[in-house]
Amino acid sequence: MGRKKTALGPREERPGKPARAGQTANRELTHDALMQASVRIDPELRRRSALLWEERSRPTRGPKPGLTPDDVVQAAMQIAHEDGLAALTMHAVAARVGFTTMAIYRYFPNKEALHDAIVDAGIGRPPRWVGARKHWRIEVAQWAHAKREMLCSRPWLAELPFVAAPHGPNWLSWLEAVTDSLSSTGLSPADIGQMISVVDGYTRGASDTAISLARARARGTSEEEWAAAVGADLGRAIGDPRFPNFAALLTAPPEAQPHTMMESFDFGLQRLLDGIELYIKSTTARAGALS
Amino acid sequence: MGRKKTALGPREERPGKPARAGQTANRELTHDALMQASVRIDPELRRRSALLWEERSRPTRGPKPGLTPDDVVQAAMQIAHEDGLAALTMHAVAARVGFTTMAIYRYFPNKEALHDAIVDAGIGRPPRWVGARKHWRIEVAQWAHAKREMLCSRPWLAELPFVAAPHGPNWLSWLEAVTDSLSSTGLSPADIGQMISVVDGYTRGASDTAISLARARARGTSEEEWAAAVGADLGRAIGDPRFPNFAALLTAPPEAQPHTMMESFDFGLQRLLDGIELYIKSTTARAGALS
DNA sequence: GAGTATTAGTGTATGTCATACACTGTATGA
DNA sequence: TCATACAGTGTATGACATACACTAATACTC
Repeated sequence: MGRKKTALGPREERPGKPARAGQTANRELTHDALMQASVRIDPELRRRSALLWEERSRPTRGPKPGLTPDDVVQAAMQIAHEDGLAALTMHAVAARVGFTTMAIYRYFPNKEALHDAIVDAGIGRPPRWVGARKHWRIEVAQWAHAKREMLCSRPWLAELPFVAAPHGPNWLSWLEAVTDSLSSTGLSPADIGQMISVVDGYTRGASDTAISLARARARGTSEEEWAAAVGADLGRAIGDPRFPNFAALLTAPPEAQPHTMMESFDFGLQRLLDGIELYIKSTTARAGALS
Repeated sequence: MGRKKTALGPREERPGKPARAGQTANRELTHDALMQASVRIDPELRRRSALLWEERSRPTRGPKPGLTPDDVVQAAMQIAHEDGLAALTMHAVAARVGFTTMAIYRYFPNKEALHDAIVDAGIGRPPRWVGARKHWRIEVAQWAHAKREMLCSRPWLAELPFVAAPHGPNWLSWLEAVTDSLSSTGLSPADIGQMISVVDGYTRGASDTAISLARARARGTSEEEWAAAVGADLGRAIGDPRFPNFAALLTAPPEAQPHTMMESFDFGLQRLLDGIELYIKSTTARAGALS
């Protein structure tokens, strides 16, 4: 069947602006083309990215630094983890590493740069495949679960605009891992790129509720209390004439035992993988017929 | 086939804590049970929720207020829209409505409450169905596109932790709309609940890149510049031995014309809907066989 | 119709931040 | 030996959120 033409949303994408930017990377990206293109990048963004990617050259002159940038990052992450993102002040970081506030600015030019650094550090590396490689579907599912757990275990990550931040090596390492798994599907590179963003998109979005719970838990709120708060808001639908269908959903007698959030996540993931599998079959079948 | 047992991520959900909170709402939620449960909700959260839901009683004594809460919300949204969330200070809001900073506190007890309010106001209502109702799949796709466009047109929304905020009437109105569309599938209420969170999760997560672009555009960055910055980061994979597969993906010759971001979103959405459709068919087929 | 409680908006003060700038002391290459 | 460039410090500033006390307006009560 290939790609379906399908109904669009009520409002169309702004005309005149071909919003294909997300695919630029898939277009004709050689390193040279990149370097040429990057001439026009905002120097501020270049600098932020460089801080994540480029090895800092230790100057020969002057006193030796008492810290490494990573020391600062670790301290910052611990604060975010233990006391929440709001507690992450330059002073708190400095206090934790035993220096004055301004010393931190020797390692990061401003707080935003520190944020960038803890985002990439917080993302970390995806788990390595152990033992023999498995079917792409198993591997992709494992990847999605691992990413979700990463996000839940570092709920402060999602509070930062981490999608908009410069993408560091750890971010890329996650992309590398799924790409590797999806390479065995036989899909075209363009299709693999699509599948990556589909699975990644689902993973990020479908983790939000769990992240919200994790955040509440980190603040000391019990799971019951969190659920009660969320349930109380949703429950306002009950008896409200504006939300008849949703109210009916809430008041329907429970049929089976409820699922854990992880099970719910996996349920949706399996639907998505079913759909992807279907696409792969139809695509490769057509490719086979043509050859 | 029903729900598949599937491989889990490398780390298990924390044991001893049955993380089924997300389903609480599906369990046995009557209004009474809710009220009873909500006794234990953090009063702060209760208050935030009440501000979104409960009509404010106009006191009889004292001077008449020069504004409505909605005036303040509109002003705040305009600032966020025009100058970004960082420019949204209590002083800026006050200046826009022509009062002093502290006057705003007569309408919202603190900035967080104002955030809650602009989140729900920014979410707005889903588009109403026009004309005859369509197949659930068409309607759900339209809903997802509409939600994505809503998020992209208000990119500051995603900068706020809007999933964790109290859910106001507009939030519920979106849930009501999908619930309505999914009701025609014949799925059980529990399954409909699952499907809602699946589609919603995908929609939110898969919109992130487009939201990031929209945010950049709102800051005056051109689309080309934004794409160049993102591309430059991703392009760092090229030639880096840590990212062989992803680099290969980037450097593969482009086969077809690139897609718009909206097309990419829709492509993934269709895969997801394929998977959901498959599930519906298998479920209803089994139900038919049993009856 | 006078008095009083209650509330809207103001002015000022405070504490928290990020961060600029000038300064001190140190290690190294010339 | 010394000049240079850098690490960390101390102080100052300006942006914010917000507490508190004050003024003025409004409507219920007697």
